[in-house]
Amino acid sequence: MKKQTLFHYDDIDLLKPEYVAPNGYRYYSFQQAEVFTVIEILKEIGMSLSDIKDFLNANNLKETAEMLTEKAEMMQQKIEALQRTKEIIQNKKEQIVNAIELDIDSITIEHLEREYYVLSKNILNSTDKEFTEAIMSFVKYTKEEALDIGYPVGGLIPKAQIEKNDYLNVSHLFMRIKEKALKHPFIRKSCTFAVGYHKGSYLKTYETYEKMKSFIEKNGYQISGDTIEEYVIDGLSVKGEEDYITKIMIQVEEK
Amino acid sequence: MKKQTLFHYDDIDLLKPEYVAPNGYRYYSFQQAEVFTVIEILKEIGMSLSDIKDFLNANNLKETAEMLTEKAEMMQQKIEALQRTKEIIQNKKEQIVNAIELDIDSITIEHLEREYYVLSKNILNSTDKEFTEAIMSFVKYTKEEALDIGYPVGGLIPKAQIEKNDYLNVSHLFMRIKEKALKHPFIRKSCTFAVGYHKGSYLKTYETYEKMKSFIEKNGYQISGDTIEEYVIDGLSVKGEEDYITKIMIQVEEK
DNA sequence: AATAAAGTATACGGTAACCATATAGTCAAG
DNA sequence: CTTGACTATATGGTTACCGTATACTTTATT
Repeated sequence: MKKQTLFHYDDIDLLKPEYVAPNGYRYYSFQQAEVFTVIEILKEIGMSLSDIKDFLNANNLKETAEMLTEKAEMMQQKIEALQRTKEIIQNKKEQIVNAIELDIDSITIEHLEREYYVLSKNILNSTDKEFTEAIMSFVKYTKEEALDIGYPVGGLIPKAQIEKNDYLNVSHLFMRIKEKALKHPFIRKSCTFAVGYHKGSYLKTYETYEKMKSFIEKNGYQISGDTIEEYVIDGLSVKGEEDYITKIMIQVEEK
Repeated sequence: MKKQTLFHYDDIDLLKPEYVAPNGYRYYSFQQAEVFTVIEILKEIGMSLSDIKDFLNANNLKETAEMLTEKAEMMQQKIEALQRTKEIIQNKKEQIVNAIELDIDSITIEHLEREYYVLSKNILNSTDKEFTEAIMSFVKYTKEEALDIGYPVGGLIPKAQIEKNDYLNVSHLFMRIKEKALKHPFIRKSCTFAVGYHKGSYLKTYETYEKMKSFIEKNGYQISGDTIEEYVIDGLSVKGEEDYITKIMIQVEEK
């Protein structure tokens, strides 16, 4: 502990020295060390000093015991929240690590296993206002249901839009989730995709789409379903838009 | 989130709106919601806003990934610390609950099971200065080794002192601990005690000792070992010294 | 078109829980 | 009697905002 901290607690009458000598020197007792420990604990769980003061001044044991029970429950919640947050951090890290090892210019045909998603409202052809509204309610929903565990987020683009070169017209935002997180998740069935990566602003994904389309054609495939865009690297991990990475997965089948 | 918070982040260049309209209105993007989430997470684990700024400005993915790993480890430690703290709180609560149901005036002969303790240095007949020094190193030691799990603390008084009516001359301070917490704990063997409770200042324990001694005599017992005083209720749980409760356990045997 | 209601902005002062620093008094050792 | 290591108070600073006042914009309602 810092001397200053004790001065401060003395000032605000939270913990006063058991004895102050005539020369002004402060003396604290053995029992006060325990009180100090408890103050630190209560601070740790976010109580203000003035609340702690009230707590220490509680005037009957029953009340004190009840408050402690309540605090223990709060702490349990905090532990669980921290645990979740840790997982988010670890998953975000995984995404970044994967991105490091990526060959940005590769385009491949891959068979991807089933995945689970939570989707936003349909925002196809929506106005700015509708779009904003949809994002806000989507973010709110994922927060409330604690669905965000750091898995990728992205957008769904309908087959028709891709065919019309309307690459920015997302129909749904999504967040990948754990299988059991939702009763009725959106399930992306296991199937075949052309997988490519776009580096740079979202506004220029058409460049990568053009390349991928001719790759698909050249290899005897055709587009057979919606496209999934995952925002692998965005403003969170890098500063400039020029370093953003979007993973593009176009559902295909053999001609 | 609060509007003010975003203003603040704008001020300190932590998170600026993606677009500011000519009328000064701020507009944020979908991706910025994610950045905001991460800021909240990093704040949660105690990073300052300026550190978070550095973190978000990290200029390569590897560095970012390493920092995230480090944060996840920090969080794990925090989780474990909170878990321990929760147990302390729960144990302290248990002590208080037990105290509520106590018959303060009862004196009984009880067979107590084996318990484990950590002891301070010997402070028998010590000066104030030695006493203070001993307490400080004891508290420091229990903190460092994380021995404090909210179990009772107290003092040991040698048989000889009790017989000489020298009730305040404690030979060791102790803290009760879990069996496996220490390699070589002080073990109080299972044996018979006269158990009583003293309410009020420590300075007046002699009153209760006198009562207990005559009780022991009257019931055909004699003092056979050291005495254990546990500070069941002290400044932590009640305001005034007059409500302090000390549990006194005098080791006895049948005459 | 005028007005009201609801939103936005800046600006400035305040808050909690200290920390840093300056200045000065106290005390034990040599 | 001095020195070094302590103690004290006082004052200003810090972080991450919050509250409130005042004013401008936009939207809704009359």
